[in-house]
Amino acid sequence: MVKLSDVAARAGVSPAAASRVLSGDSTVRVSEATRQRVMVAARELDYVPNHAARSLRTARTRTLALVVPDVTSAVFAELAGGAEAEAASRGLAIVLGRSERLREDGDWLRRLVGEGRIDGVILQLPDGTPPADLQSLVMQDTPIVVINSVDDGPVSTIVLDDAAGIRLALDHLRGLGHHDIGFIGGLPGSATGARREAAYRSAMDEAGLPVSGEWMTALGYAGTEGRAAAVELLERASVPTALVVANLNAALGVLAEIHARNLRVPADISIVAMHDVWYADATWPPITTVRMPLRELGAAAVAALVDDTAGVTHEVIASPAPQLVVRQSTAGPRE
Amino acid sequence: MVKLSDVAARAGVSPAAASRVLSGDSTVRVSEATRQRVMVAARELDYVPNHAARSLRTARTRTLALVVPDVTSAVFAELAGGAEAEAASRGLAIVLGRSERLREDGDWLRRLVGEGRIDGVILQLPDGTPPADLQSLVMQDTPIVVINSVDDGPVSTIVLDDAAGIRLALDHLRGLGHHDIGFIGGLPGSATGARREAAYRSAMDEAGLPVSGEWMTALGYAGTEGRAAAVELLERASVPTALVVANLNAALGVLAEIHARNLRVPADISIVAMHDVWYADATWPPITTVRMPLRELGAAAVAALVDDTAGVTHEVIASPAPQLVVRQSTAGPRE
DNA sequence: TTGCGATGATAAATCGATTTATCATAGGAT
DNA sequence: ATCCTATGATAAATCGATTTATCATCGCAA
Repeated sequence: MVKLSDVAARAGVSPAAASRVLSGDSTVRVSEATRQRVMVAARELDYVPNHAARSLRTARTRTLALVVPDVTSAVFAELAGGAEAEAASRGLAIVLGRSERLREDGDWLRRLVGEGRIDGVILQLPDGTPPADLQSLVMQDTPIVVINSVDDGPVSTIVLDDAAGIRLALDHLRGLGHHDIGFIGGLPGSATGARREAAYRSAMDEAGLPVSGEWMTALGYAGTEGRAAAVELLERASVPTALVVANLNAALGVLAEIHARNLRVPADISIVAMHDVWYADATWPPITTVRMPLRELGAAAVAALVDDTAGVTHEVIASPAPQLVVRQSTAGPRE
Repeated sequence: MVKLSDVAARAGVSPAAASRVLSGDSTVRVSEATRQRVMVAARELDYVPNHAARSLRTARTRTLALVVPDVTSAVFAELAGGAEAEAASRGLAIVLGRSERLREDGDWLRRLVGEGRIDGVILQLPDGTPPADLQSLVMQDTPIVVINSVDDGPVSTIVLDDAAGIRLALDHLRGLGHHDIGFIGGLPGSATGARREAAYRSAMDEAGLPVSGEWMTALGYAGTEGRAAAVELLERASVPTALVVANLNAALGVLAEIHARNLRVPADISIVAMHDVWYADATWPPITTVRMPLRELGAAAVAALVDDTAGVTHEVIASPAPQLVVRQSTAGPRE
């Protein structure tokens, strides 16, 4: 490998000078001629700075970890895209991690940080993690931003405007004439779940619609959990004419169960799901969704971590506002 | 941060001795008493070795990159799980990367390696990448294993036994009485696509069934591409009674298009898809799939990269054999 | 002519772990 | 008593980039 001293030698300058030129140090004093010679030498030799040496010296890696419960989940691609774009524009790298590993190996994050591999962590807690567990996951002084889950506490957090999303879904269904609207939510322990459920309750209240405990479930965001929720709901004595599902994955399960019972969507029951992903358009019928600003969430998380000015902050991504994507899973109630 | 010399000081030994003890150097000569003192000191101080310093000195990072076209894809979770488990058992770390970045920034991988951030790369080429492009992506001497795509050439490769998987799907459909079986494949440029198509052709030939160019498409593995393929196929003069779809994502699109045309699965047309993922069970009807040994593929890739003995190798994961998961998208032909 | 500030560049220390080359000391053999 | 060999441990070099402290040199003012 070509190293800095090789470049310096070829340019006929000291490593010190070469270093300053190449790292774009603005306070440096070098003649334009030398600067050019260094740049040329670096290019000719295909110089790439050694990351270990640099970060040993500077004690920073210019690398952030983005740790999420499930990289294969719907919400993830956009989130990662937003985070990576923002990171790239700031000259940072991002490494992906699956937070399932936190369950298997509780020290994983602490070790990652302790080894000095990363400068900070963007963490989405596994669904259903009690907020209290957060404490034990990270060291006191690790720069960390928790996204998409808790919205207060001793570390910085950023969340989506879940309430606005839920309200949008409800408004759509009410606009179609629905009164009996059920809610299929996340795990009761999780903070997102609680927020979305609260939003559902308050929006229903505002509209003067009945909120029945019978029409609410809290089994989780995964497809199988959504299906289990549908089973529970559809076996009640009375069944709502429309459902708000807090996650598109769960909605797939709901759809499967509805089909299995020979009911029809939207004729018998309408469905709106949170998060707009490609396969919302590939189900039958295609699912009406609420598109949330995930990309902006990712970018904001990077920004919050780097512009670590004000200590602990709690942010809500309000813009762009959630957006309804109408497909074919919603229609007016039957009667 | 606690460093090695702190541990050494507390244990009353030199950093040299502490280093050997902690890194488990078996050739070391230290008394049992000293070893204990070092271990205790390290534990008491919560010592974590600095990664930058270590890898600067040793010129290795004990980290591999796993780069795939789409981390949110069906096949990925298992693949990553297998790779991570194998890596963990060897004391290696894995960082995830999205190979879409290769398109945006062709130097990305080269830089990653050049900076010395990783010791090797497990790479799945973006679908449809001409194998020739591989050359330009990596440096001559980067340890690399290409998975799931090309199966020969100047770098080591590992592939699934696509032929066996396709054959299994065809056998199932033939067993149900189908003769007219279509094939919805990957992009024509891609090596996987070519392999699976070849397998389809030869298995059909062996069974003495007609292979019609009209019943084959090669538009890609994504959901929308599967749907486009279905459009193409269903507008032919004659339509097959069953379809083998080379990827479950594409199968979702196929299913959507079939529904949109008011055809019924499996009454009008049967479907088998490659790769078994949770949502195969959440579609309507649930899709019959072929489960491929993805976990083993991931593990084998790590092993191949690390046990870099024989130079370039070309491996096929034959065990466990592909496995048919029968659901409700297949039945006998109508008439 | 001497002195001083600005300018351009460099020597050398530093980051923390690993490893090579050495060094004591004790015990055994001659 | 002397020499030699294990044994246990350490000093110091090293990895490559960054940065602090220093050093020449030139131009200009006193």
